[in-house]
Amino acid sequence: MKKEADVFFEFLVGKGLKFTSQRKIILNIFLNTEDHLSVDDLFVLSRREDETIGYATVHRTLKLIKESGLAREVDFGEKRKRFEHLFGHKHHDHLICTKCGDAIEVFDPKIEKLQEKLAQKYGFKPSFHRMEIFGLCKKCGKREPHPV
Amino acid sequence: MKKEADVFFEFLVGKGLKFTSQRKIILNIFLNTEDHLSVDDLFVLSRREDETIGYATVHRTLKLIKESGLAREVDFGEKRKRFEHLFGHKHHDHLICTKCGDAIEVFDPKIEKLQEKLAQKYGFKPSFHRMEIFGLCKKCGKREPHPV
DNA sequence: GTAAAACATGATATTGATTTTCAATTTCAT
DNA sequence: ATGAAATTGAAAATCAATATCATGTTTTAC
Repeated sequence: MKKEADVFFEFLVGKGLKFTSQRKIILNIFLNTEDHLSVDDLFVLSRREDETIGYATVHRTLKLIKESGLAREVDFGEKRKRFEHLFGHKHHDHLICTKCGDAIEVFDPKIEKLQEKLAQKYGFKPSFHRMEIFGLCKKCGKREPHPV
Repeated sequence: MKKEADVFFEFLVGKGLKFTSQRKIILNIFLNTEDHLSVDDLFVLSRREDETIGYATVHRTLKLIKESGLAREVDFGEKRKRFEHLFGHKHHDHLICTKCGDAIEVFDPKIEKLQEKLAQKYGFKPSFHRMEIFGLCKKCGKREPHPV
């Protein structure tokens, strides 16, 4: 069992909640998937492992995982929310391909610095931020060199 | 009538659509409000001017305005979408106060440059981006100097 | 060990925003 | 004025997110 599971366990204990078999399955699948999953995605994956898991449980568990600090919500401009787990990932932003939907994780310390400065300039106390660049990824950019 | 209305008119004509009285009212109110409006906000405002305008019409018109390039969708982490008009506004990003909901428009050319570079580094062709910094605005930061 | 209390679960219902449908109306080129 | 095409507002449908609820599990108190 990963140390992430311990973090989640401690979080649950702290709230008087239980680390049930369903929550274990859902957490593990979520942590082992290097992808940006919607509740529905995770529900489908979880069902493969346990035929009886319900959608509501996945939804609730993902919410708890997020509260525990192990995940954050991301928005790629779709209707549905997605989640990404944060273990083994430093803070990062995204390049999102509008063609294939692929999301590349990126980080630029200079940008981060400037964001801090920018906030300061307005007397603003930043707690978190979000930056997404939309466009065509390398592959899709090659495939579509001549926009119609 | 503003030149923005001309842009919208041309857009409509290009699609074989009509610049009706409802669309005029909705467009004008939208352009004259320096705020980030939801469909519902705009619906309420429009009703003040014309008691008979329907929600669906506001929704559809806002969609058209967006398609015409006069507006873009913004997401301040709420449930509902908001829209901001782009005329008289250069490209900008936002500082969003998580306490009072206020959104400050900001722009930093250095960040923009670095975003371009960052994309390049990954062979990514950016078409647009989004950057939001969440935290406490000047006022709210002062009011709450000691987090509990 | 047993009963009560607390928590969890899965199915279903509800919510709230968004989007579509549809019959009636308006627009506009002729 | 006429007819084809577009528009409208009300209502219904959609869809993800969330809440409810009856039933199961644990845990705890005795």
